[in-house]
Amino acid sequence: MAEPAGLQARKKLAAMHRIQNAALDLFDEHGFDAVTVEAVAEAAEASPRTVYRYFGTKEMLVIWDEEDEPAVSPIVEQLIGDDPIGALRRAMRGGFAALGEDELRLMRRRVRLIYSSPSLETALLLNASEKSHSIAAAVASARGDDFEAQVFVHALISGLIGAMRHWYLSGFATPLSELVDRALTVLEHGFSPPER
Amino acid sequence: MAEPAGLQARKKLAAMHRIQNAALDLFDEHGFDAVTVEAVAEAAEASPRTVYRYFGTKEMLVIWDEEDEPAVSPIVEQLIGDDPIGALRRAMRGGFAALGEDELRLMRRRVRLIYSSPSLETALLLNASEKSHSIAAAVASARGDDFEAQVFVHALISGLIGAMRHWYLSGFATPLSELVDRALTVLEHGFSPPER
DNA sequence: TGCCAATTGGCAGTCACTGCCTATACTGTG
DNA sequence: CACAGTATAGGCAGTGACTGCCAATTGGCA
Repeated sequence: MAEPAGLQARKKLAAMHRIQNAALDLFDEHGFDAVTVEAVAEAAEASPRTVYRYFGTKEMLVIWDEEDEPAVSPIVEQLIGDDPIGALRRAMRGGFAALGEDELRLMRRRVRLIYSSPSLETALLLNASEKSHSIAAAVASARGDDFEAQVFVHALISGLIGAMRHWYLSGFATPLSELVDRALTVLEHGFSPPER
Repeated sequence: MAEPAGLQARKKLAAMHRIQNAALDLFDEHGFDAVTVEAVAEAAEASPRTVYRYFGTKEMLVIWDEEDEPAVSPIVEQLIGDDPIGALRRAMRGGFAALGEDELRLMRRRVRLIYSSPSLETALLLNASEKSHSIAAAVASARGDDFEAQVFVHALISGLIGAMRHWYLSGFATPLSELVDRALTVLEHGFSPPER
C-alpha cells in the first residue's frame, strides 16, 4: 500500500473517500432513495458535477470499493491451479482473517444499505457481473476453455453473492467467512446427489 | 394454454404484446437508449402512463416474457428430486425442442438487444436474481437446507445466463440447447479437479 | 513568474418515473 | 335493459438522476 502515484491522484482518492463517507452517513440516516446526490455533494463540500465525474452513478457511491480492482488478479491466480476451489477457500480464509473490526463494520454497513434498496442490489449485480467477465476472461486464457470458464466463474461469483445475501438476511449472525466456506463446498461438489 | 381468465385480463395481455412489439421494433431500429418511452407509447397507441403501469420500467419492455412466471414451478419440480441437474437437463431439452423458429428468432432478437445496452443487461440480472430468490425459497422449503439451496440456485441461474451470454458473443453459432447442456455438466460435476 | 494542460464548477436541458385527479370503460345487480 | 360500483386508462405537473458545454480554477513545469 501507500504508493506515491502522483500528488493529483492522491487528492482525488482522498476526495472520493470523503464523498463516500458523507454519502453513507446520509443514506444510513434517511435511506438511499430519500437522499439526493446534490445533498451528498453539499455534505462533502463538492459540486454534484464532480460527484458524478468520480462515481458515475448514485449507486456507485455505495458499491465502489478501493480494493476491488486489485483483488481481481489474486483471485485469478487461485482459479488457474489444479484445485481452484480449495485454493480460493484458503485465500479467502486468509483474507477474512486479515480484516479488522472496522473493515467488517463498514462491510456490514454497506451490505445492509445494498439490500435495503432494489436499485443498489441491481448495481451490485452489475458490478459483480463485470468482475466475473474480467476474471473469466483471464481464467479462460490460462486454461483454454472459454465456455467452461465463463459458466463456472459466473456461477461461483453468484453463489458467493448468495452467501452474502444470506449473511444479511440472518442479521449477520453467522460469520461471513464461515458462510463463504460452506458456499464453496456446495460449488465444489456440485449438486448431483442430495447426499443425505 | 388459452385460458379464459376474464375479458379484461385478455385485453391487457394483448395490449402488452402490442406495446412490446412496437418497442422492440423501435429499439432495433434506433437503439435502446435513443428511443424514449413516449415514442414507444405513441407507436403502440397507448399513453406513456399506461406503458409504465404495465411494465414498470423501460427495460422491462425488453425483459418481460409472458412465459416467465409459469416457468418457475416446473423448474422447482425438477430441482427437488434425487437428480436435480439431470432432471433439469431433460426438462430443458424438451423445452428447447418445443420451440418454433419464430420463438427462437424472438429470443435472439431480445438477447441481442439486451447485450447491446448496459442498462438492459442490468435489468436482466435483477430479473434473474428475483427469479432465483423465489425458486430457491421453494426448493429450500422442500429440501430443508435454506443456505445450500440459495447458493446453488443462484449459481445455477447465473451459470445459465453465462451460457446465454456466450451464445450471443459467438454470434448464435452453437445452438442454445447445446450450450445449456454443457453448462449443466459444468455445474453438475463441480469444478474441483480440472479433469483433463 | 508565467504558460500549458488538466480538473472543477455552474448552467441548462433531457428523460425516466411517480402521485394525483378525472374520465372512461367493464361487471355484476334490480 | 338500465344502473350503480369498481377497476382501469389518460392527462398533468413535478422530482431528480444524469449529460454536454463552457468558463473558471488549479496544478505542473520550464
